[in-house]
Amino acid sequence: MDVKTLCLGVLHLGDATGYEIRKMFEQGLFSHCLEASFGSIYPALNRLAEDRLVVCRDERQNGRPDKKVYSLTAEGRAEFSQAILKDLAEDKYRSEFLFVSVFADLLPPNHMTELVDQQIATMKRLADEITSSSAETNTAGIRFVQGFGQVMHAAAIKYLEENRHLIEKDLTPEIPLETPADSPPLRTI
Amino acid sequence: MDVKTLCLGVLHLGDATGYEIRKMFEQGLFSHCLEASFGSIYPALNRLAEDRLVVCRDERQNGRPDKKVYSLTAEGRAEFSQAILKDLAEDKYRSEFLFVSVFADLLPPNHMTELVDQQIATMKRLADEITSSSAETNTAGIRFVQGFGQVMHAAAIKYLEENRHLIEKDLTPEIPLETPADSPPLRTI
DNA sequence: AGTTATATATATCAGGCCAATATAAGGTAT
DNA sequence: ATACCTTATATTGGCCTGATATATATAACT
Repeated sequence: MDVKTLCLGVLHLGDATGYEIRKMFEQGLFSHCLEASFGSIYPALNRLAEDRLVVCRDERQNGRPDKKVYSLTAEGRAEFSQAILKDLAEDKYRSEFLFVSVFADLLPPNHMTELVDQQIATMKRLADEITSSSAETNTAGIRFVQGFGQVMHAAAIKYLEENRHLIEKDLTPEIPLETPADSPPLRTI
Repeated sequence: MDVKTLCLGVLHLGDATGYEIRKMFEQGLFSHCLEASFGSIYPALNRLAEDRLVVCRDERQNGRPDKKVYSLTAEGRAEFSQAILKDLAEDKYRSEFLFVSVFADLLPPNHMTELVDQQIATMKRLADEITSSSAETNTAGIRFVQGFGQVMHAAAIKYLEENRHLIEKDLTPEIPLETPADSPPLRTI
């Protein structure tokens, strides 16, 4: 699924400029499941306009450069309905944090603690952004996707908080109340 | 973090060919958090060999073409330890399934039901792959990352099963045993 | 009043990366 | 027999990201 299709989808929810489409991927409804940059959005909109799947109207603004507001045409609407029937790519999750976690023992003391703190903070911020992102149209599909994002972020935060000790080597430990005779055997996953 | 660094990381866990590195991203330890294709791995290994961060030895095999087995050098080891200290990119989750879910009302009847079934099946397969992927070295970092993957997949499956009704419009319903007087009010997320 | 930062808004480009494809050989199921 | 899968390496077209450039306005500091 290329950026052209993603743009058609966003425009299905209402007219928008390239800048506003970008914001939908950066902060808005799709921020936790999709990404697209200016370098792909602007060419995609030009192609879509050439193919008459969208139309563009210039809106003058006092002082600022003209806004180019794009709207879906009937053909664009039909094209999008067809596009979402095609086979979907498998989900991709890309996490440099997890990659580095594998090599936790190579990091200097307390560095992993900082990374985990950062990771939890980021997850909380993203969850908050989902909560506060309200589209003008609030459909069942939108609620479903927002709910998914929140559940997943909550699960990630919970796992990090409960299991961070596995990869942290704290050089300033609290004095242990009891010295365990043996470590419990490690569960092989 | 580019593919060169990812290759150094994989080689940190043991010698490997380009093909085996690719498998680590496709099925193995990193399959649920990273991706890299042949088109980036082979050039990356050539660059690393030029820069003396890895060395390559040819291994003859009866019949089949020679294997090129790569090993980390001391310089490569040092380079990797430095690389994982740099700022990490934010996690990215890309899901065409979630994107399409927003537009569930545009799909023909029962299509979303198929998509959800597929999605759950895929999640279960990926969770199983994590369970069965055992590296020769089983460190705390590896267990942490595997555990994360399993928790996240389990959370996704649970959410899909409990909330799929929100986006499904079933045109061939079972005869209800009881007719509920009212649907419970939708929880606004 | 001046400076800095942020937001709106469009556009381009180098370089990185994926998906597809080519090549080659052997095993395995039909 | 033959079609297909697996092991392996390699290349290429084209898409996409990340960075950068341009222009303007507003808000917040100094």
